[in-house]
Order: sequence, then C-alpha cells, then structure tokens
Amino acid sequence: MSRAIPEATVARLPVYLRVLNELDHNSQKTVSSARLAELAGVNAAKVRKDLSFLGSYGTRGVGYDVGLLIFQMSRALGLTGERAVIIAGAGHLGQALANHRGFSDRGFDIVAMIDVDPAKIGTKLSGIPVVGPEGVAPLVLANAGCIVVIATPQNVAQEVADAVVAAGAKSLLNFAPVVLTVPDEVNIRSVDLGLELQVLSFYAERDERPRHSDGQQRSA
Amino acid sequence: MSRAIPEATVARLPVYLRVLNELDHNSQKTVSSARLAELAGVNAAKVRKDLSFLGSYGTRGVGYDVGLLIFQMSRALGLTGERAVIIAGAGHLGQALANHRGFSDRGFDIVAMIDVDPAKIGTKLSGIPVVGPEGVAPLVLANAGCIVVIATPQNVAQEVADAVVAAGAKSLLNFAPVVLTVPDEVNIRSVDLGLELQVLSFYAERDERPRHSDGQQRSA
DNA sequence: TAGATTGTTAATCGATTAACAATC
DNA sequence: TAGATTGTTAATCGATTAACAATC
Repeated sequence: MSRAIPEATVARLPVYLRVLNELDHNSQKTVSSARLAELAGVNAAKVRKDLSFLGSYGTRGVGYDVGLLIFQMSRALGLTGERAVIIAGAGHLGQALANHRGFSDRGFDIVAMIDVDPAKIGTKLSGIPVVGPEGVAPLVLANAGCIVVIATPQNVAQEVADAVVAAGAKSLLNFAPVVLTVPDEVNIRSVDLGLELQVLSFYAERDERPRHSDGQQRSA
Repeated sequence: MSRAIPEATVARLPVYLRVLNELDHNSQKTVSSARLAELAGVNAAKVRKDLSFLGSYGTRGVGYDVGLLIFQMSRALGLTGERAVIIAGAGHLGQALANHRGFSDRGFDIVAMIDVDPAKIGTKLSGIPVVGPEGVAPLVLANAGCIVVIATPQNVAQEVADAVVAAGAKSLLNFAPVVLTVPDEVNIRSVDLGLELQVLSFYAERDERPRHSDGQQRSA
C-alpha cells in the first residue's frame, strides 16, 4: 500500500516530468536532485522528498536515472495508457486545447470535441471530430475514466457539467470562469485564466515580486 | 505602510472578487464570511483572515458590504484603472484569451496581439489589432506597467520573452509549456494548461479525490 | 437587550528545508 | 578509498482554522 502523496507534491510531479522529458530528449541519462531542482525552480531537498513518495529510484553518489524516473512518474500520474479526453466547446479555447502540446504529447487521447454549432458538427477541427450535444452520453460511456474539459461559454458551463456527470463522467477540468457544482464523488478542477493575470496585476501595482513562487521560474 | 499580504491570500483574492461580482449582479448588498466562504469553497475563518489584510471593511453582526469589498479588493489588485495587456501570439490560444470574459471583464485592456503571420498583421481579430514583431518594442514602451501574455508556440516562447523584456516589460504571463528564463526583476507566472489534466489523471488512476483542494469547488 | 458576525489570537496542522547518516 | 549524492529525520516555517472577545 503506497502512502498518500501530498497534494502539493502531486501538483509538482507534472513539472518534474516536463523537465525530465526535456533531459531525455537531450540524451541525459542521469540527473541529480540539485540539477532537477534548478531546472524545475524548486529546492533540492524538496525534489528528493517529492521523489521519495514514488519510491527509491535514485542511486546515492550518482543521481536518478532519467528514463526510470519518467516511467515511474508517468505510472504514478496514470499516463501509461492513453487516457481519453473529451473537450466540450469547439471555440477558440477548445481548439487551442486540442492543439496544445501539453495535452496531446502527454498520453492524453482527445477523442472528440462537442459543440452546438451545426456548421462544426460532423467536421474535424485540428484533426478532432466535432459531435453535437446528443453525442455526449455515448462518448462518456464509451470512454470509461475519461476526463471532460469544459471550454464552453460560462453561461452554459453548469448545464454541460450536469450533462456529462449524468452520463457518468468522474473527472472534469473547467476553464469557464464560474463556480461549478458537482456531486461529491466527481473530481473537478478549475483553471481560471484571468486569475494569474490579476495576481500579476497585484504585484505590478505594488512594484513587488512574490518572495518565492513555486513553479514560477526565474533566471538561473 | 500596509503589511505584506501572503501569496496564498493574494491568489484567493481573485476568487473572492469573482464571487462578489456575482453577488453584486444579483443585487446582494451584504455578505457574511460564512456565505462568501461557501461560495468560494473555502473556510470562513480563512475568508475573514484574508479580508483582514485589506483592512477592516466588515460590520460585526451584519457582514461585509459587497460594493465596498469589490472596490477595496479591486484597488488592492490594481484593477482600478485599465491595465494594458499585450498578447503575443494570435493563434487559437491568443484569440481565446482575447475573447475571454475573465480578461476583458476585469479591468484589463487588451491593446494588441502580436503575430508573425502576414495574413493576420494589420487586421483585427476579436476586435483586437494584430501587429507584427517589430511592433512589440513601441507597444511595451507606450504602455507602461503592461502585462505581456505569451501565447506563442513553445519553440519561440523564450525568444519572445527576451524581446519583450528587452523592451522593458516587467510582468509576463506564460502559457507555453516551457520553463522561461527572465531577469530577476521581471515577474513571470506560468500557466501549464496540461498540468491540471495530469493532476486529474493522477486521482482518476487511483480512484481518489484530494481531501480538500483550494479553490476547487464541490457540491454545496 | 439578544442575536449575529467580525477581527484577531493562539493552537494546530502541514509543508519546506537544513542537515547528515547511508551508501554508491 | 574519496567524493558525490540519495533518502530521511528533525527543525523550521508558514498557513489554516477553532475559538472567542469585541461590537454592531
């Protein structure tokens, strides 16, 4: 039985994974916690602590095997198989996400976009088929464990969430700037695209910089 | 001299502000910390603590004046005037951000998009003029305190960041899935659109839900 | 006044990180 | 062996929250 991994650690794993993939791409075989920390913009002790939750995959005096770490981390993140993703909303945001390297590159399989526009239904956008609202339920049923991304206008976001939850979806990623209500057993995460802009505005107004901002990288 | 506001609090202010604007829209004159907490998905004591950093704007036995709180919070966030935003990259993501209510609704003035595509330069997309790369420096100079949003392909993100920093930009919001290096006095925040997807994947894989996830809302 | 709710203190909790023994 | 680096402990730090006096 694996220990519970702290949420703060879970949120950093994708950052490490991105750095590790870059290292692998550059044919780096091993990496030390110090180097990984530098590249990810965090403290070396934190890196070792975080990685220790995955198991003991380092070698003292040597460092971590990049390939092994990528494998173990991908496994922990559930990225080994292709996980189905359904994007609700085929507007600019939906298409941006469909094209996004961070989506398609990382083991996610975007199976469809859903839209109400008759001009889009039945076509492919960015290589992804667009289906009408009636296609939601069959898609969710056919793709067990899928993640539904809500990239619709905010006024229909709740309605769409209700529909996909009714169809059995258990994981939602919401980009609409509204608070969505879902049953307790559904895991929903919200990304507020305007939030970071406001945080930046706060610091710009005061001519300040946060003392240290996790995952926010600065010059080496 | 105002106390330093903890970064965790700063990150929650936009969430409160969104809820307050909704309340205001529904003609709610006052709100208690308990109600605000419920709507924002956090603890009531945390709401009071967070709000106390802005000053004492509540009334014991009554609650907070919605309008006053919106005003004070907007001021703290530097959203009173229109803050100029320049979007680098007029692809789907850039256009999605240009259209995004969370950007334009909240006191941000998107002054231009920058792109290399000759077919787009000189036109308006979503009502925003598109200028070529040579327009960057004059734009940054003309809009002191502006925020530059990087919505370009990842392979040119660093180059673009270097250019806007050289032109004097002090606040960057990066959507490209790469680690950008900027001088120490520049405030950069990165949004990894794929990160939350991986976090969701982690919990889906384990059939778990995070015990409590800040700002992530659930059923009431 | 009685009831409600803030603002703040102080306790708790969890996350970060320095330090170092283990060990390659 | 000597040098390097992990894995983990324990101290530190900061954030959360229960509790309650202040007060509308």
